Amino acid sequence: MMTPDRPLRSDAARNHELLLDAAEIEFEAKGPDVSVLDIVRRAGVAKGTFFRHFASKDDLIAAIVGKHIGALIDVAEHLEGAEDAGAALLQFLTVASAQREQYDVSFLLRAGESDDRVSGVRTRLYDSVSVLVDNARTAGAIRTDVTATDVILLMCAPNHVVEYLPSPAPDLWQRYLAIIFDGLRPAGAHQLPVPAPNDAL
Amino acid sequence: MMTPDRPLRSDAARNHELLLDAAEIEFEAKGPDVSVLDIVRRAGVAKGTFFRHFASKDDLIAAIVGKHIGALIDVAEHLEGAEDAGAALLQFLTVASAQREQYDVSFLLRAGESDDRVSGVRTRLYDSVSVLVDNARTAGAIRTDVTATDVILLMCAPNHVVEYLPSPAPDLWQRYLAIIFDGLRPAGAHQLPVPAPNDAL
DNA sequence: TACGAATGTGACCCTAGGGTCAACTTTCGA
DNA sequence: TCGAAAGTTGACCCTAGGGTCACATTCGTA
Repeated sequence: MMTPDRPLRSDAARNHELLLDAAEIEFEAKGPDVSVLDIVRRAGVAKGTFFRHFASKDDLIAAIVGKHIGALIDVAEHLEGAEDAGAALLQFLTVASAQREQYDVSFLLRAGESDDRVSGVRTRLYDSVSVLVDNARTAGAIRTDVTATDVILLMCAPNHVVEYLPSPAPDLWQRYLAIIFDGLRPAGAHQLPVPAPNDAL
Repeated sequence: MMTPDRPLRSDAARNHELLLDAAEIEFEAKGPDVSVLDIVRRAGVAKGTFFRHFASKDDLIAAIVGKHIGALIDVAEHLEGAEDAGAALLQFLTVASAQREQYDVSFLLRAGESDDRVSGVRTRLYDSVSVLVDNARTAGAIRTDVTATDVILLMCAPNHVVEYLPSPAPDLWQRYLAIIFDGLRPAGAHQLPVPAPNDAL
């Protein structure tokens, strides 16, 4: 990442983009455990170049995660004023799942404390989802006992469960999102046995 | 594992148990990525001993997973004749989550093809869950469009989402199981957008 | 164009972790 | 009791992968 005091040299700026793009593709294809070597090969640069641009592999991940979550926050903020609050929340969850980067959330929640960029973004996401959840609750679109933390945690389940299949249909996550979202609805909701976790996201 | 043609020598039998027990504890504590060294240290034996008892680390995992899934199958088969089919399915899912070994399922589904022990167990689990699901559907306890594969996939979500939290309450998974199970109920169910995957478990 | 600073390069280092093996020790039956 | 088969041991091998660094290259400017 690095916030350059002076602008990057032209070749450096290009390589930075190449690395980011390559990393995104590789992560998508092989999950968060791709090797730096794979990324570097795809980008067409040498390993040393990678570490000139990113302090570590985790630093790269933080950069990408920050970008994705940032995009997600934009979506959420856009939806804050929607007329149909229930549809807005579902829309948000759909976009989140469609991004397909379920490791985002895991990284967001794990590595958050140690990385300033990520922890700031995390707070913003939480705040924005809170608004969507509150709106949906007020509108009677979801049960009253569900919190933003619940939603953020459940957000990644559709993509995750699908990964258990050897070759899942690319839109299968929609099926499980639909089921889980039905579970969030007030109709026929049963008492939840355990209180929500602290919002200590 | 090895199916001993002749019975194990007494010390070998003891070490086998020690390894299995140690592995179970280590997996529980550190997830499926514990090193063989950690397991071996806890068991109090040398590394070489490990590999006399198990052909590979995956072999050990297969042994443990087989054991867990076997126990789960027993539970499922016990519940097949229950009067309240809906409660029986919920009960099954509760036991599955309480086992807390969500990697079981992932291993079961991934490594299944390459391991005879696991693939046999996998089929039995699928069959038994099918019965529970069919019973529950017939009883009107779950929506009609949900399959055994759906249930098996969703089975591990409660434990998984909870893992995103730095220190989740030990019973928090019950909250998410309740939400997801409500999503499986027929009351207020919305049309699912994508067909179920092939039952090619 | 020429020079210094910024950047790129890839050989190299280090560690972790799975797996092997020849020598040593224990078990157990005759 | 004793010897062979079964089991144990830990030093060793190998690979993958993250990260470093001295040197080569390129950019941008005077």
